[in-house]
Amino acid sequence: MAVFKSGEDYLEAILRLQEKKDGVHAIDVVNLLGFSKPSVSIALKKLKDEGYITIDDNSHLNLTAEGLKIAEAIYERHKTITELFVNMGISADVAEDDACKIEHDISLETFNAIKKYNDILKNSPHKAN
Amino acid sequence: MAVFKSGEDYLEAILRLQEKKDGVHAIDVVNLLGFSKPSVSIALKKLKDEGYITIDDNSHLNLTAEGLKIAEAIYERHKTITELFVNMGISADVAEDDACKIEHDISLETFNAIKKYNDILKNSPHKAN
DNA sequence: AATTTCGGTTAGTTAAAACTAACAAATATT
DNA sequence: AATATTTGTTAGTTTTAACTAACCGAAATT
Repeated sequence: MAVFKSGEDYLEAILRLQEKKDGVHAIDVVNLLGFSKPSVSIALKKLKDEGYITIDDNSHLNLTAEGLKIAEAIYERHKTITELFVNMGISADVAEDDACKIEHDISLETFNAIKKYNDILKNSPHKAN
Repeated sequence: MAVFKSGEDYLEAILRLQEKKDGVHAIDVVNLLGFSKPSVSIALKKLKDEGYITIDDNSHLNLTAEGLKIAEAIYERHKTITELFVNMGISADVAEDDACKIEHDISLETFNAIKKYNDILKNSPHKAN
């Protein structure tokens, strides 16, 4: 069973939440992603059943090795795409939002090209900001 | 009723087909997009009911003013995003595929920024190809 | 101590968008 | 003329992923 788009979003959300605080709960995911409690509850249960996260007695969420791998991959895409957009002069907020929407869909080739491109732009007069 | 992602794809497909030949049929959309006949049939019926296309006695598909507006907008996004990717050194095939996937999701601000950026790149040493 | 709030789950629903199977009408082939 | 192919539709199913309503248990408040 592969992880679907929405699953990737949940895993990424857990990773981001863990960066800020220890002991991430389902309710934190609810607040971050803006979905209803039942939606999150069911999605997390599925991720648990498929072995991407664990939920301990205190309802703390943790990524398994497999889950972490996916979360980090998506998070990296998120940051890379956001960086490209910001370099192109798009406002940080919109860049984030749009990165969120497309981070699941872009091929590896395109992702790698964007990474390389960001490096080039770093020392370039073409940055729009 | 707004047009959903898939609806935008169908309208864009019709526009592209009309550029090449006159008298576009549902079967042409089937062959271009690779969906089953029933899927296309139902999607087109919905677009007809919502006033985005017409289907005449010969089963010829035509875009209404409203449908054309959407088709052209999406098609422009398609071409603009593809151009950006190709400028970044991504192969034409992959650039097209990825553009197809994200053309529906990107905000107007990001789209406009990409357009502007393509113009800059046109006369720039940073093109990767 | 009683009650409210919070966090989480279960059950059932909805929507978008694809699918297969089966069929009907029109066109083309033999 | 009989048959086969093409085109399109109808009916019913599936998947992903959200939703509301209702409930339960634990923690916090009054």
